[in-house]
Amino acid sequence: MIAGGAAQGHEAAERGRAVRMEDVARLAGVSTITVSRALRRPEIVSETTRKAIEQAIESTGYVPNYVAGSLASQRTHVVAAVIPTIANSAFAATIVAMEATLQAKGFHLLLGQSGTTRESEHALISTFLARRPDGFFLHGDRYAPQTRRLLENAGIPVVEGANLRDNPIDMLVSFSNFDASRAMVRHLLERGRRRIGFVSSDPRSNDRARARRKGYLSALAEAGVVVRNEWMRVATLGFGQGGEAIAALLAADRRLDAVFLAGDVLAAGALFECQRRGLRVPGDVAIAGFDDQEISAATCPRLSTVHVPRPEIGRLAAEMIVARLQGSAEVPRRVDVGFEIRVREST
Amino acid sequence: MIAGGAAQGHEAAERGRAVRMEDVARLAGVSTITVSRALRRPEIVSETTRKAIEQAIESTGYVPNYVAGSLASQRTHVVAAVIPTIANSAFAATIVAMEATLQAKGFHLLLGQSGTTRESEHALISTFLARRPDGFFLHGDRYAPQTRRLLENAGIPVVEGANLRDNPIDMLVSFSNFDASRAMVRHLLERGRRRIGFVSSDPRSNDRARARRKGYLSALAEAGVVVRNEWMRVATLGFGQGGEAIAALLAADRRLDAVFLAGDVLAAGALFECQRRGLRVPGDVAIAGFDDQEISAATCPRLSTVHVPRPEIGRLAAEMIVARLQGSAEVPRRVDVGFEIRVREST
DNA sequence: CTGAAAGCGCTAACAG
DNA sequence: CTGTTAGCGCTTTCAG
Repeated sequence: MIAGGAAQGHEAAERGRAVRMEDVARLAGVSTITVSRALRRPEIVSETTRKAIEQAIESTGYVPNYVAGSLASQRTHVVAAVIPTIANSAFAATIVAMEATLQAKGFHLLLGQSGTTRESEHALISTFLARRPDGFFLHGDRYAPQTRRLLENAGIPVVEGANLRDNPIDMLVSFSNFDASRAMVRHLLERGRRRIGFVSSDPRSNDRARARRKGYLSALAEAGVVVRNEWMRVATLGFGQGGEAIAALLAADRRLDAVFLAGDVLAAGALFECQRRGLRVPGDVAIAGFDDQEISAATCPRLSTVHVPRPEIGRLAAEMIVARLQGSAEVPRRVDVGFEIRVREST
Repeated sequence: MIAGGAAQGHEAAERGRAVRMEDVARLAGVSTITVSRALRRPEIVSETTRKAIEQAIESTGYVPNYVAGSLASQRTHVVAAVIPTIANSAFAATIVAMEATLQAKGFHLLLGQSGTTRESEHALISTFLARRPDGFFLHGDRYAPQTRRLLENAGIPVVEGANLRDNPIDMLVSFSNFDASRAMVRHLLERGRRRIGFVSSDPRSNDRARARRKGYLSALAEAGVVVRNEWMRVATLGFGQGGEAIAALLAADRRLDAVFLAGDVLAAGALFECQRRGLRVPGDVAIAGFDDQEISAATCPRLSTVHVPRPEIGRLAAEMIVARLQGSAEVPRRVDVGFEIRVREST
């Protein structure tokens, strides 16, 4: 049911001044603290007074002021999340689930994009901290030392979701990018591919890309394949980048029999480029992606990819933060959500 | 430059108590209001005291408390945004730009997903309002009357971005879904297509879908084409839905020579399904999309679509809200960002 | 189950 | 350019 809220039935509203809890209290013939309790824990207030208060809220159109409430209680019921960009649907999938979980538990999401530099990230995180969120979620991988210290000293639960690495700030919910990448390359090798190209974002500026490249190199090394430098390319986000990358790779070595692009969007872009050039996939080249975004199961042929439970990362992060705030004793500090190789038609 | 923040150089921090502005003030030998000013408007404080204050902040690791500041100043510097879901990349594209613009102007974004019912939307908006955001952005189309009243009485700038319609709550930044849809169908007609199918989300529950279907019907009516009921299908989000929709359409009338899917993801899904069935696009059927998301320029063949400047909607919404908060006299109440038909290879 | 008093940590308003 | 005073609108704490 949707509650009313006349907003015109009370003197305060009529004078253009915001209705305060005190106005509601006076109208209901109780004190403000009783209104406060009726709002937050209705079960501890007698039925009669609760009814009177509800009635008063209705007729005044009162909207509580959480800013004041947060200051008094030292609790904001806000979780801040900082991700590189909302435009990347892998991050978005995590945020979708996190927001839904938080909302269901009575929390709100303050969302920010960290941008491309450590400075911008630091500035954002430090101003977010000034809002006194009850918890923090991060999808970054390496922070300026000052940023890390800020977070450590904030005294709130912090969850990181980018990679299963050592030495997290506080809690961690993720998967091993190294293992996942290696597993996909092993799959390619099992399929008889040997000359395998690799495309990812820049390993020098990105922990996950570094882990994935290491996984790629590790699998090839154990199979005795000597990797050539021109088999590896760096790409930023986007279909176009995937197309360009595979084109460059093929130009450098046209005997490549597979390309692993660490991102489904890149992989789909590579597939489309192959179609444009009349190359058969997987006949001429196999193509593999990463993340198992919706597109990889939709293209023709469907893309083999590494499935990662992005929504689960978001949901668990929210649950762990809330559990800690509620004083749960047994909140895990490190959760490996795992991954799965999804073999489809492109390999 | 990244500011330090030792957090261990001061008694307050050492006692585990949060450092307050008063601690900084005492250390710098000034009053709290001077610290407050140095933080918000450094130029009105003398160089000497500013230096002393910066020094004190540095050595104490002070993080300002915006919750207290917001309560005192009645300004939160927060803009709330409510969208149906972050998973839809059209909305995400708007939010990306809005967040970046807000951040650059010193505002933060409180983001929420409205879910599928009016009740959940109302509950979210009313709790968001309790956080006293300075402005509100909405990408919905029809609200419960109580929701609308809540927003109208909030006394803050509100921008809606879903559709260029009459009677907005406050401000509007969008485009005409009706015109855009009609323009695309006219394009299809010019290409000689007559038997044109249409796929969108449910017009009964969605203003935009309704406007788009009307545009479709209008263009066909003026061309003297008699639309058959089985030419229209409803689909929810996703590649799979687009594939299923075109399959159903073709099963109902295999003489369809074009299908307009009001969403690029649906259109791409339809294209992939055609490839799977060995249908030539546009030879056997033309396919058109909506939104001009990145994928439509990437597939093979590339998809003709309606270009909509999603980032501009977000950027303008943020700018209009901030301009109003700064008391600008000339903030437009209605901005038509327009659209463009992008003709590519699929039609 | 209800209330009184005392803040939460800042900034507005006015003064100097 | 800097300071004093008085709140902002709630919730905590302690009583009853």
